[in-house]
Amino acid sequence: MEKTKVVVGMSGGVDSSAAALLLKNKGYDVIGVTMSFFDDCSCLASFEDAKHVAEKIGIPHYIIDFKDEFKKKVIDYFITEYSNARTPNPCVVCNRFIKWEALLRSAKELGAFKIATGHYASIEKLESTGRFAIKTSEAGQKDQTYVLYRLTQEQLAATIMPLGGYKKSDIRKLAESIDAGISKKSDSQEICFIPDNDYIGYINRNSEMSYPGGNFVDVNGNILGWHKGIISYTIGQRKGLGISAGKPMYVKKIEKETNNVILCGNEDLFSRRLLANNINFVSEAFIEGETKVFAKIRYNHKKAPATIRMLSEDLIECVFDEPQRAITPGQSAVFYKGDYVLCGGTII
RNA sequence: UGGGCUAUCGCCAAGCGGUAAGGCACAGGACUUUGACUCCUGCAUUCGGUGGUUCGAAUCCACCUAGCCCAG
Repeated sequence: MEKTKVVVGMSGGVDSSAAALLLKNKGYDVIGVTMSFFDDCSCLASFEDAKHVAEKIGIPHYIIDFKDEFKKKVIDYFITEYSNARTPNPCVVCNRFIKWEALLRSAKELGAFKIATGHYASIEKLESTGRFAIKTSEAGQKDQTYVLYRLTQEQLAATIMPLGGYKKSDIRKLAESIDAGISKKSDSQEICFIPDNDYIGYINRNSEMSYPGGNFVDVNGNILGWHKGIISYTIGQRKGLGISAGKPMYVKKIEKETNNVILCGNEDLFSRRLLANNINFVSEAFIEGETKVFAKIRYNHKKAPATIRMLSEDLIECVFDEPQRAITPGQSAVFYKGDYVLCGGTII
């Protein structure tokens, strides 16, 4: 019997390396692919790492260029969102369009109809709905289902996530056994295409627009000071405002039209309701009436109980049991039912 | 150039003769897929200036300087 061919997206890091090893051990015909997203010398080291790991494991390895697509789908989106006074989550769109859509296409060219990644989540086909569902991982805090909710059924059907049942510490040990010198690498964080984390500088360099300063205003319209341009702020932000008002001040709202940034005290940051569009359904194809869920409004948010309902074809209203802090337009709201991702959308 | 009040860290502000609270802001660190939040650490040898009283003053006194209010 022919072995199943699977392309593993290998970043050169701990997780994807371990994923490749696990699949190889399970008897898959594994092909390693490292995706090139942008020009940066730090990539080269990762490419070397990935290549080295592939050699150690004994699988073929390719580096494939996705720069154009990455620029179009991820970087342009990132900049546009900030320009519109929103706070994007590039990982969500990168997964959908690059790490899955584009990689799957390349995999097919290599004769593989499956792809695998080192995400901490698992995929199950549910008997009840006949749909592929994303299940929360055992890794607890490392759970990555939040950034995967935009994947389509077709994409999920073609995906293997070998790390779903593991804890980060187990994976690190596994990576150690590869003996490719990567097991100590720290977890990736921040935005991958902005390694120095100066994304304001990045946007200013790469955007055709400019972002002039404007007024900091309180909820009553009093001018409190001068801000550095709307792209420098996100909802709930405290640091870097330079406003001394006796109590900590936070960004409540960013107004593109007036170029005002509205500030408030912590207590004014809480809200029970949000609207989301760009809805993607995962474990179920639709919802009817009011549905009790657990909702997550940012990557590091603790799921909170809420009720959702459809307002129109592509608009969900979510009402939390308890007010949530700093609901931020542009971030994703992901709705869970039990251990599964029900659906999700972009907060407007 | 008459009367009154005030002057303490970038901002606000305790202190009232016994050897400079606190909050905000800021900086550094931890955490982190929002430069988010949160947490930890740091942040006036000095109290507008100059003298004086006192064992000892930001605290009392004198003068000077600046700002505010009232009266012109």
